[in-house]
Amino acid sequence: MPQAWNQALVRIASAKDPNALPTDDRVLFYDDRTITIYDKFAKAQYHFLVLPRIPFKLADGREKGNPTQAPPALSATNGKLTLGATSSNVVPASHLRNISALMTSPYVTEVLAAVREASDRVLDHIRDDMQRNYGVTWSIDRAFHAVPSMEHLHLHVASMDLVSARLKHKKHYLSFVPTVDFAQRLDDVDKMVTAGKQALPKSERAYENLLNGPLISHHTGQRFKFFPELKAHLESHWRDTVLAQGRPESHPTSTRSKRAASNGAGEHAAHRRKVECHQLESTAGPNAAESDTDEEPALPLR
DNA sequence: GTTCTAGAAC
DNA sequence: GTTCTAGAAC
Repeated sequence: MPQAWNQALVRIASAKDPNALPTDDRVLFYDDRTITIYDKFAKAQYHFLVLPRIPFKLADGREKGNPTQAPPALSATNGKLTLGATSSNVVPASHLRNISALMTSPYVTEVLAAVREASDRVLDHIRDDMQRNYGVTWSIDRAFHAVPSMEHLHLHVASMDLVSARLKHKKHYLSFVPTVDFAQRLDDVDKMVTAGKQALPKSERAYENLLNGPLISHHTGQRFKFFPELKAHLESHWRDTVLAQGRPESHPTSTRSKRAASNGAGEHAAHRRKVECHQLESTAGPNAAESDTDEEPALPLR
């Protein structure tokens, strides 16, 4: 079975019972239409993947008579899409291969809404954990890779420290930073879909070429000649600018939560940290304004 | 996608 | 010496 590696997410998304998946797959949580897993090769301190499940069931009544979107006669845009759901109320798996396929699907809005809803929970989970373990929260992005390697649609939900031993190559960094167009952020994809776009604006080739671009810090705009230098910068930035805002005793390498649970002494510190965190986000560098837009109100979905 | 390896380039 | 690039993986 050659090339089994790129089918791993198809296997996970197809699980009838997510609890029965191998423990190696690390499910965070799931609902009727999505499964969220830990990224096996996390490129940041927090890195999850939200997958639409196979089969992806449409809401009751969606397949007939719902006037918000015309039912598909046949969606033959690329020859790979199967016939529309005329006899079953599920989204064909071919529509869920990647973000480009999904954008041509008549079910794009419904799938994106389910993925967004699950990813909202992931954001809550991450922020809770950040607060508990570090006493501070920092930027998290939600994005699809424009040209993914793994088959089956997966939304990356990752903290933008990008500090991880698994971040080993330049292209890893460039595929996640909000300042490079390779990462197609959920809010932007929603806007494109709302505007009626059925494809990403650039060619596959153009997106791949972005991964050969210069190494520029999304924190400071500083340019680096070698990847190891950028990696050192990411690590020191996270330690000095983010973790320094949290409680010192809550660093995960030290015994944590002992003092935090003891009394209310942390309340002042918590207030201070929140203020400083906002300052941090607004002064984090020239690209800060673009690096944390997950908080804007969701587009009307349905 | 990852690991491993070899040789080029710096 | 370190980093980058490219190819193989049964």
